[in-house]
Amino acid sequence: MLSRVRRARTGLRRSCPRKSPQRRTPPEKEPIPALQELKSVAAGDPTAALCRLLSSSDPALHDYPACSSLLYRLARARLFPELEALLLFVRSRRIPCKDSLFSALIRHFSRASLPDKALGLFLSIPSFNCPPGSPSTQTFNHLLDSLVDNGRHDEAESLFSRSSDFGLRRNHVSYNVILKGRLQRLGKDDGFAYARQLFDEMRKRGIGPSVVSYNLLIGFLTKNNNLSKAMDLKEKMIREGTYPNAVTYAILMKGLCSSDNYAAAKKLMFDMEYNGCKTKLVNYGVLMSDCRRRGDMEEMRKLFAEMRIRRMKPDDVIYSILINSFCTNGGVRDAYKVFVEMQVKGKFRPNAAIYRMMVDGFCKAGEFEKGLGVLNAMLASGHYPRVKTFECLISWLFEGGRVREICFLFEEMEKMKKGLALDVWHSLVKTVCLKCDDFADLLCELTSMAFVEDEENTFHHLHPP
DNA sequence: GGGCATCGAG
Repeated sequence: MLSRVRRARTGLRRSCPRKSPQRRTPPEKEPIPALQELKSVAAGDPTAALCRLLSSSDPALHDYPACSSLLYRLARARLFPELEALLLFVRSRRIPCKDSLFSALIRHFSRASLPDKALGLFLSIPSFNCPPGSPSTQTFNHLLDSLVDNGRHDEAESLFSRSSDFGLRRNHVSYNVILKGRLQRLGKDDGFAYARQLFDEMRKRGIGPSVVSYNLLIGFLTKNNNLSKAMDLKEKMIREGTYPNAVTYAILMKGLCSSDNYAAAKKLMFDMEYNGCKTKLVNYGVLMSDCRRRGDMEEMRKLFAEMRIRRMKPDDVIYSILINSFCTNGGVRDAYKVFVEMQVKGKFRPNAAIYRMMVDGFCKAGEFEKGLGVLNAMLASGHYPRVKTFECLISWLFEGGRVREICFLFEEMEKMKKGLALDVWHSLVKTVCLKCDDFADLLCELTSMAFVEDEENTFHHLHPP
């Protein structure tokens, strides 16, 4: 009986043997050399690829696959003037575009804190050669979200109320974005009242609050120290016909952890399974983050082992929590093991934050040689450390008289348009003065390059040796 | 023959 209830709640069906559908192999497509070449150029130098595309007369480059792939590439590289130039080209040539391209570009503008560009692009969609029905509600929602995330609440609400002007019907996601924006600005009581009012409106329109709507409100309550009300709401949402999911439980578990009740959070993770909701990585992530906060590495290891037993494959966030925990709790070598496992076993490429944790972890532990090794990998993958990290490693290399590596790091700092702080230079000079004549030669070598002081009181290295 | 696929969470 219980298993039937659980299946009904989770929407799972009893597994039954099914014939696997006959898979047809897609027909072989002729490779398009011009497109392949453009993509390989774009991988190294997106601007050069743009020049090639604009100056070419090859019709293969003046088509959606070539233009969209380059638009995505330019967006990722945050080369927005170049991206806009290509958009003008696409529009003037009436190249057919998909609506999803605009969604993605709006998102890129938003992440780069360019909400005006996002809005401008959305409004210009009808002037492109798009399929009927563009822009879609999904693209509209991306725009609403980009405005809310950039603090442009009034514009988001104004657009939301004028959705019909664009021939669009708002859906539950549109409502949730607006709810998220309002809850960011309202206090305890007003936020709750507003949400109830919005939920009623959603029901009247036949949309109904979704699990995300409830999660937003539950999260709002836990952040406002109203954990018991949040727990009550979880029960109420079930009565109102919406079942909590792993995120709902994660939000509540985080609330319990924040009020120093780790044991209750862990118990809730077991209870959710009993209630028919499958535990996900996010639930383990909440517990592991709390272990990191409390420095409880033993429990952290237990949780990680338990995940393994349950055959849950860690994702990049879980790896990041582990690496961070080991680095901040004096286990940099364990952190490095996880860092390697993440790449070899997990097939994840470390992001800038993970590289920074690792390099800084090694520097903090005095293992500069290893820190330098990770730094090299970091720079090779196009990520940069903090200036303080450069300073720390340069000071250490200075002690060892490793001029070539110091110069390499200076060149990398130059790319970031950064320089050493004045106090770091002072300490380097002091080191030289305390050492023998060889070090004085080293100082001459390094300072033979021209430096200029800027308003931030840092020296910019003007001429790389 | 194009990609990142809306909103909540670690």
